[in-house]
Amino acid sequence: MAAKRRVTIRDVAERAGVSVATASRVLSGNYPVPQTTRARVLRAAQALDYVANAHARALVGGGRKMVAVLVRQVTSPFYAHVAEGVEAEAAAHGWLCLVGQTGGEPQRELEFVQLMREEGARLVILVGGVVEDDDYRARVAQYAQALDAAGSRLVLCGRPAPGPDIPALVVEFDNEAGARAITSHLLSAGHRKIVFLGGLPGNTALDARVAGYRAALAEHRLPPQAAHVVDCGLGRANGQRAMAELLKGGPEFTAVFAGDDMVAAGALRAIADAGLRVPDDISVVGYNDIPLAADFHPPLTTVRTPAEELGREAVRIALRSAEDSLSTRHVLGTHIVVRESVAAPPAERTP
Amino acid sequence: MAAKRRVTIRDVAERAGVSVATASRVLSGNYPVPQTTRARVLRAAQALDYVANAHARALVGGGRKMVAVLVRQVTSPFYAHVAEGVEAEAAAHGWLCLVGQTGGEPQRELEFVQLMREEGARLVILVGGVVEDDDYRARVAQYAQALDAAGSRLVLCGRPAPGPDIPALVVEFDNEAGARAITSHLLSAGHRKIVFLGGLPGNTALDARVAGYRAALAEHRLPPQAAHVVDCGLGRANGQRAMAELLKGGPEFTAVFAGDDMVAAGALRAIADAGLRVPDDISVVGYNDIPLAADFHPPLTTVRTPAEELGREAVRIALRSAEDSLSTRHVLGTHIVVRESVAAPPAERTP
DNA sequence: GTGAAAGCGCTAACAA
DNA sequence: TTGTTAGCGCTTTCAC
Repeated sequence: MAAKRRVTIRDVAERAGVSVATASRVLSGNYPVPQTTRARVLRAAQALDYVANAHARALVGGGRKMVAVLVRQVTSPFYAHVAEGVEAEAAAHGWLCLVGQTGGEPQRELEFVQLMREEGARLVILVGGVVEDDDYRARVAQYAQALDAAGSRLVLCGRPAPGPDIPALVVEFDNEAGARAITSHLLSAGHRKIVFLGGLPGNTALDARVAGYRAALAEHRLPPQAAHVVDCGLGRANGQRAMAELLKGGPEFTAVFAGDDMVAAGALRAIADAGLRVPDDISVVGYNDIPLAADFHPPLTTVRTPAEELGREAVRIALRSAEDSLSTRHVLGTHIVVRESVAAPPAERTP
Repeated sequence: MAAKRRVTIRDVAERAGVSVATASRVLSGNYPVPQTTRARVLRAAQALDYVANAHARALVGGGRKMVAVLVRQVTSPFYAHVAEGVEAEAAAHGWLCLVGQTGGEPQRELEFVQLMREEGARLVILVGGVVEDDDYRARVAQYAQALDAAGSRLVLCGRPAPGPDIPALVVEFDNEAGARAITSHLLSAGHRKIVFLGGLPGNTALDARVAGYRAALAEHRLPPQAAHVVDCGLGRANGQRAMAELLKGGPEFTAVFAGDDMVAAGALRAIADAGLRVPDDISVVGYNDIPLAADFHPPLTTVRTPAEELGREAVRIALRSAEDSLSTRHVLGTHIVVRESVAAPPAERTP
């Protein structure tokens, strides 16, 4: 079955007994055409089950707008929500939304941006923390320039702009504030030995959380050495492994601040496997408040990051009057949601 | 910033001092061109940061292939995994993958298919159970015909083909077998009063699970009246609400078979809120084995449906030699994964 | 009010 | 080996 010939506007025009120009006018509906002719063309199109060729339209300028989001993986709840937000906002504006995944391979990011340039995406959104080095800055600056040269926009979600005069927008969460708040929550409950599980040195998002963690410690007048960050990276498996490892050494801590909720899930599992209870023996908090965090055992106290809103905001600011918002940094607030995974440290309760 | 003029192949040709034809030949790399000329063109393209216009290419036939998946929402773990599978398999073949969401509005399905026809998607994949009525059959038959007429393919994931001679492929799970297996598991543990929570009458996927549930009951020689299905639909909220309702009447059952893991999450919450324990007081099983099912309290016994594989298989069968596989129904196996949410019913343990 | 024709950027004959 | 040319399907001046 070689592809059959598609029905074109020419076929419609012919059947309606008009020129392609007239057919085009009624089909794209941007030019007045008398009722009778109009009806005739419409009827022909219907009969032929005609659909316009989007590529031909795009070529001549009247194409559908497209926004593209690139995430690590859609199965990660956080990224899924961002993608959903982007899709929803795009759809609301009649734009098409294409979502791509890097699977963690940075090289696929370049391929994706290139592809989107070819496809003529008007807006590309890169989501997620990165290690911010010279290579990153150069790469992203290049994306930004290239996209801008074609009249498209680049939005960075949760990652920094590569430089001051780069035509890119950034929208992110105040990771440091969120981390500071939830660390304070732990501190207020009486914890003094808190480990941060899931550092990823160089990653902007995680580094900010670690910074917030350290800041909270300092605010409570703990010495810098009180900080203990385990750089095991993100993901449930890493969390479980690192926690199990930590537990072996005999727990020198009373609370765990997991880099995100998936790490917390792994940590919870490891703690349970070690025969310890949360929050009685160890308190645990996460980050992101994924929908199922309330179903963990125990329900997880965590930091709510409105991921869907992040996605929506990314397209909104890009659509907003172009110029003015450029190179402004938009930051979205977060707040902690208290559930049942935090209690006073055991030492305090049985003095 | 009105879109600046994109750099075209003409610019590249000019800078390289060759004709556009030659430039095209080296750029698309499907025709032998001497090293020196080749290098010159490539250098020009690089210098100009040229990217081909995908629309122009598509128009003339050499466009990039695209596959489109439509799901209810990407934030649902099951759908996210299917989408990931599709994306991964598509990427492996160098195809582009576009994911759309209906958000549950059936009318958006039509819009999406239409859109994909315009975009020239070579493959569109519709995912998820549906209520199979005449309207559905007519609608999908029309999609299939239209897509086929353009040489594209339609794959139905987890939903039935609308008729025998419709040019659509279907790949799905054996929902009935999975449901039968896990119901048997409950029965073997001694349960005789099992309620099915999350029916959605008319929905093919749920109906099949209910059928499997009934079949298992019958196999164990229980009368048809032993079946108790609550048609509360899917989703965590529905599960929680329906379970709470059920609990009010005084539990006339010892086990719950949730229509999917999200319903199970809600049910678990409601049971805990009622002061009862799982599995001591009530056993609970789910369906799908989403990644976090192991993190529920207690870890959930459920049916593993390889969602990512479903997505991958959908594109594989579509790509496979076209003709032969047409209108064959592909069914993927499932198996139960035993965790900690099932025990013998309380009555049996304290006779 | 409607049609003829130019041209969007590219590839693929067909010539040279 | 390389260039010239004719479209792909559509929109949009510019005439009539």
